[in-house]
Amino acid sequence: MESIHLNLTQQLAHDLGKKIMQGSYKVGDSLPSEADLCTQYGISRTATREAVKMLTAKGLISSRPRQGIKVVESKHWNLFDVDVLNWILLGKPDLYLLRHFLQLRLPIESEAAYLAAQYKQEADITAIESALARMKNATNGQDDTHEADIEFHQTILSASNNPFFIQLKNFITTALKVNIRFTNRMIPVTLDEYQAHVDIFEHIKNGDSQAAFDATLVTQKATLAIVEEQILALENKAS
Amino acid sequence: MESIHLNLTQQLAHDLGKKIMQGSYKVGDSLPSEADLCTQYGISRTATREAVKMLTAKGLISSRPRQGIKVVESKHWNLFDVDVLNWILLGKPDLYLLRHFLQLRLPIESEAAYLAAQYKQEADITAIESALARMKNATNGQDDTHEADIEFHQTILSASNNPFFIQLKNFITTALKVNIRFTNRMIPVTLDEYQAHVDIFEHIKNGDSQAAFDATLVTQKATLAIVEEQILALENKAS
DNA sequence: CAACTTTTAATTGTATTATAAATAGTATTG
DNA sequence: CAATACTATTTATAATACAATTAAAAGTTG
Repeated sequence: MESIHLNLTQQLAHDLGKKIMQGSYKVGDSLPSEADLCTQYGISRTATREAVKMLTAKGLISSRPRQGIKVVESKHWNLFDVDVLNWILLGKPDLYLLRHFLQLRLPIESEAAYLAAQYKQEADITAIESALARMKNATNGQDDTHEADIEFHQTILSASNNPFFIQLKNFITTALKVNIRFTNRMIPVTLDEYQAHVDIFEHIKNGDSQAAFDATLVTQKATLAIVEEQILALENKAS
Repeated sequence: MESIHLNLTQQLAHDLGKKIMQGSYKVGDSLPSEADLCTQYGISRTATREAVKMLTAKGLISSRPRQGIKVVESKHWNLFDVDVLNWILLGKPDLYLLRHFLQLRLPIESEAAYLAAQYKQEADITAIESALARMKNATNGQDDTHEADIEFHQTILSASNNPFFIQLKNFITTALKVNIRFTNRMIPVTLDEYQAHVDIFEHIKNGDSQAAFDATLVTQKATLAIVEEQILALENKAS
């Protein structure tokens, strides 16, 4: 899917970004100096500095004379950046992160469904229907369940006709991947779960925005409740 | 407020980012080549390339050999990046953009209030109360209404105890500024509007998450409705 | 002519070296 | 001790050279 050629600058940015998200460099930590990064990675200062600038642009680090390169407070991280999200995925996402993802998915996806039903443009409806078809095929093993599910959620965001919701496709996709990693059970494998998705689609197609909103909300709340339970179980076991 | 020293790289990145958001360079357009940017701005290629990398990291442009530097499709723009949001503000935000902002503010701020009420940590409650106090002073002209209002919304996001909501403070702040720009009327200047904010605070303080959610939702829906009306009026006048 | 291949040239990618600027820490001074 | 000056470290900027990529032009072939 990826396997695109990355130049040296991007390779270094990717490697450092990943390490920051993995906690190899923690908030407040100093990264190696430019000179050290050059020797460690065997690349020029040009490439090194450009990588540093890219991570700075994504809000992960700061770089100042004499002070060096440091990981900044996480509140400055651009958590909705597609690269940062992918690096998060390469880290060790835990149940608490999954909860944070779900807490935001809940209102966003519900409102996106609401807007999708409000606009209900033909191209968008077709796209959602196509994703649904893939999901149905997946129940017979003829397609990839996870991929189809992700596409379904993405098409609804696209149908919101709002650039901010559309930009959040990266966020939702990563959230779904974290969810998948913790349990395959929250994904529509059964016909029941498939039907819940069909219902949302029907509401959107019918232009019933409130019903589309409610149907999405119910599904999301159920998913969140399961995770809350898992967290509780985990914390009880720990004490 | 700002007036911090910007180095050459940051100055160029800022200038180009601003121009892209202003539409001086449109999607698909080529920016001047590195060499041209160097001469135009009278800076070295080092600084120029670093600025290009920063804008690339924010998803605004792509830069490839022979092809040059081009503005990429807006769906790739990191609309939740604090710099991008500020550049949007320097552009010419219209009513449609304001609607897009409000459509996302609505579910996010409602859910943030819900979570704030759920966690209701003392420090967060105090912070919200402090913002409220500023708003009250503002009704007497003893403080800045807009600043106080922005602080109120920010403290609720902080109180969600969710890093994703917290990162959205930039987004909400920009949304509020766009709102302010279009009309001073949607901001709590009257005691009635101030009271609506107090109500939300009380619900959060009491841990009544559903009430906090509903109270926020009602306010947001009212604001959105006003903008929808303005858009309708505008479109009717145009036809 | 049409399809394919090669060449060319424009542009970014990387490396190297040198110097300037900022600043944390240290030393000095009154 | 407080204020100041010095020093050394690190990033910021510049300049130059060459490599790699690739769109477009030129050439080749059937």
